[in-house]
Amino acid sequence: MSRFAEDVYRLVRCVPVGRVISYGALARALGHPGKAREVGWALFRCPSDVPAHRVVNREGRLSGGWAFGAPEVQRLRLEAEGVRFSAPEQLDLERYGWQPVESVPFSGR
DNA sequence: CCATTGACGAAGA
DNA sequence: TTCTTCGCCAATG
Repeated sequence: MSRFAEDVYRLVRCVPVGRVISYGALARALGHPGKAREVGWALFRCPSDVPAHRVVNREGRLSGGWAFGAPEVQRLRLEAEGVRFSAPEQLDLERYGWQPVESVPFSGR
């Protein structure tokens, strides 16, 4: 297993319940801007203890779908954690987006 | 080795 | 603002 994939898993495991992070932000945080697609590839074959449902695309939309067994699973898991969708497949990244150390959006609210 | 594909993203039109 | 195209890069056929 590649070092990159291990780093992805390690970081995704740090995402708090009820928060999400994008593929690109994940890649950048790991020092590999441009490897957003590889993040997706790594998550496709990730261990079950990795909260992969908390990873969405840069628009705050769900891309996984079938990787979770069914298209709706990811959304249901997020809603179960308190994430509310502004539209069927659209959530608010400004509100739920999370990043390792730097600017944690909306410390309040 | 070459072409295609994909849980993406940014730049153009 | 929405739709296309292009760049990325590992994996597959």
